[in-house]
Amino acid sequence: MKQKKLKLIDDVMLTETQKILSLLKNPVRLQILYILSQQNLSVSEIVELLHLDQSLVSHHLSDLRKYQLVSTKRDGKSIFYELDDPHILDIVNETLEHADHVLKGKKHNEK
Amino acid sequence: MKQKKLKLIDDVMLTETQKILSLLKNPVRLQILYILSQQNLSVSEIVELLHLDQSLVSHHLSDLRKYQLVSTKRDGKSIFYELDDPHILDIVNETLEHADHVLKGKKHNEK
DNA sequence: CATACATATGATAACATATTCATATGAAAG
DNA sequence: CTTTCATATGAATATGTTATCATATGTATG
Repeated sequence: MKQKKLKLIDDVMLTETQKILSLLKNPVRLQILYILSQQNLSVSEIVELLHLDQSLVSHHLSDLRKYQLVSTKRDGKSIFYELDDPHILDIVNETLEHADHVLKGKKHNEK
Repeated sequence: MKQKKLKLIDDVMLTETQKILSLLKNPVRLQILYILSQQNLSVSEIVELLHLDQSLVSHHLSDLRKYQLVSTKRDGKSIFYELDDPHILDIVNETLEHADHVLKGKKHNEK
């Protein structure tokens, strides 16, 4: 079969891409990023909002911090989280939009 | 702490989003989508291009088909795959762009 | 119609990720 | 300085994902 020279995604990019998508793929982390895009919040506020275990939330926040998607600031006893990488929201929004399209009738596939 | 009414991503959206990101997260599937965005290819062509097992490629193609990201056409003995959902590329590209930014110096975080 | 070729599939094994539980840390307030 | 409150962490467990192997299917060709 006749093939043009096809470009592949190189390994470094692939690894980085995987990291980002792995972080976003998790529903808890996605929610966290989503609410942090609206307002900076302390851990216990996030716990309340999402009705999840403190420990679980902390673990996920730790993952997000590790990859520098969020950063922290202490205020009194609480630790507040904020988005450290607004660009990540472009991906989140693009994906949410896509999900929305798919749910509203799979436009691309009405056979 | 004073909180605005914060919006959450609803469960249905969350589930759909997860499906999409799970598919994209895998490097093999991501490569496949990337090369199919350049040209329709048969299974064996993909196998050659990516230097992977036929069985592995078939499994991944099956996943992509299952969620209607790709579709197939038989031509002679071969089965050709094509993107069935071009919009998915927006997410892919957004993510690749992001990965590129991060790799080229983590612009958002030069402290 | 028997064989070859391309692709698909089911079962299992190897590996990764998420959740839970128990406990540690570390700042703040008495 | 010791108790309390908020958050973090490590280890164990549960769950999900990916790769591999053996084999099945289905079309084409002699």
